[in-house]
Amino acid sequence: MALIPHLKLYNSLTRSVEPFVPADAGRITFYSCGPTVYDDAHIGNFRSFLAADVLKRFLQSPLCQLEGTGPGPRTVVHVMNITDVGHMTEDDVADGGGEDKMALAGRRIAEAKKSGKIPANVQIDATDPYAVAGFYAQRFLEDARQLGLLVAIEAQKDASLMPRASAFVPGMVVVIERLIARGNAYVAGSTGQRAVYFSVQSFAGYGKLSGNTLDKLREGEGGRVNAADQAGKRHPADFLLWKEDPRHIMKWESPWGWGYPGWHIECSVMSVWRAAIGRTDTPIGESLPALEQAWGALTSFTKPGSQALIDLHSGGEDNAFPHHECEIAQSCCAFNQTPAGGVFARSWFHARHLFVEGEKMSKSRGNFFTPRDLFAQGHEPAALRLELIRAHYRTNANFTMQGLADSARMVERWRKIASATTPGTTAPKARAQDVLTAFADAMHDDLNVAKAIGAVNAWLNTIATPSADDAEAIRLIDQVLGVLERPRLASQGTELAEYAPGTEPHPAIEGRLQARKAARAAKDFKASDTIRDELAALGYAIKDTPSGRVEVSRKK
RNA sequence: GGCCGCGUGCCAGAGUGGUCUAAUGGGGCGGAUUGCAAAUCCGUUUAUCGUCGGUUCGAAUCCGACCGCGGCCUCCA
Repeated sequence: MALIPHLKLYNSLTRSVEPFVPADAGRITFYSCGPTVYDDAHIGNFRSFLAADVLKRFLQSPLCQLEGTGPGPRTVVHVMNITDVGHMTEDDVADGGGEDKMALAGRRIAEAKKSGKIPANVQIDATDPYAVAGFYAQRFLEDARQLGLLVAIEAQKDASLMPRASAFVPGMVVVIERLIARGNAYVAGSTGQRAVYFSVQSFAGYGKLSGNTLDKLREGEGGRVNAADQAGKRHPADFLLWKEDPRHIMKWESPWGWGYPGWHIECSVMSVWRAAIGRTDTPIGESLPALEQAWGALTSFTKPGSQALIDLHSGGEDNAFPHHECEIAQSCCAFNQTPAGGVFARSWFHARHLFVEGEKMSKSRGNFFTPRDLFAQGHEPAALRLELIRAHYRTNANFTMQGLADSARMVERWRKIASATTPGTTAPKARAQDVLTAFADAMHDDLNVAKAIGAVNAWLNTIATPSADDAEAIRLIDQVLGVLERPRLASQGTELAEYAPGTEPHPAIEGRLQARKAARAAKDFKASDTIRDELAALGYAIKDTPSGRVEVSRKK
């Protein structure tokens, strides 16, 4: 195996795998485009969040080496936004208007309560967009923590790591004003229906990330661009920074009247505020006044030349255009001394989309899973995490129930090693060192998690009795993979049986188990097997244990 | 129409010029164990790498054409 001495990552900006070299290896700045909280995040969303999480973990691991610097320690300032501003919903009015997504989500919540999908005791005002966003944001954080998303766990202590767009609108206004002052944005329309647009022609680098340079963008193709909305623009690709709309469900005050921000600007503001400028002493909480200092910093912060503002920026592959392209334009024009040639982030990290059972995931196909659905069925968070990270982040991985089961078994196997306490000897120490090297080599190679896992399993096959050294090695590995540290779902026990997650004690089951116990005691195996078949028909699998109690789980 | 990516066994998924006669996990098969199962453990099995052509001493790996799938160009992880 070729020795790869430092981390190389695929950079979407340059379309090549290159050494990852942060501006300051002691403090790496990383921004991830987070969820829009108008619905529960699905496993596809989590796959890309988790890919970013593995990257963050590896950067912080002692196993990771970066070109030109020592082994660490390194801190990764990882920021992930929560988009709780509704924005538009209709395709044909992509720059504004349409039904607010939060309003739509509110209606959906009302329907879900009616149909019993959401417990009726959940107190939530479906007509209040902030309440709706808060509801889904909370659920997102729960799922994220279950899956070991470090940024969500860290945000419990420092909420500024997961800023919410709705709290940053004044900051966005500051940045939009800056863009207007620097000649990169302009106000169109008359009072009452003003709009502020970013002028794509004012930024020479537009199109560098996606390849969609201005000469290649098609104008108004397919009748999707609303002529009225286009009228005020200087160039068809100019995008919205602010839309005046005093009647919109979510609105804020601005120099351009009451309205709402465009959907690209929040990421420029929050990433620079938290990662590039650094934290303020006031973690963001509920109170807006505490943030005023930060708005001040946004007014004056300037990066020399065309230097990158942050080290890393991640998102799903669909984010590359237009979202990230627009972020680059806005951020460089607002904060770089010389915007032309600016790239915003040194390296752009995009995860490809997840497929489900070989098909594109979509609600209409009914193959749309959320982590909480799967947890409710008894699937362990550790298994789901492993299943979502085990394929290379730049392939269209295929999520299958079979794969999830595979992952669950792998987790169990690894757990045995991790819990070993037998004292180590020279041999295990060398053996453990070998796997750490192989694991690190694979991870250095553009986060080849599949290969890294292969190395771990091959190593496992050589272990007859795991030692404490082996346990230590797998713990170090798991700091990167984040699988074994996941808490297990709770099972419920009765006198007769242990009910696995996803099942619960029920008189009908208990009765059958009691009858089966009696039959077995009488050595009437025919009767006991019949009962097992009955339970199987009901969807339960049972397993006898040495203690005499029966493990009940969902039939696979 | 433009730009971009992918196509490896029954499944998932590594491998991007030479022990690849293709890693690893699952499945299958055989055995241990079990009243029987399940789980676990041990052993074993399965691919010539979408198709065709080219480059090379040598290709899954590079080049070309074709077929198939997908992404972006429009909200979307």
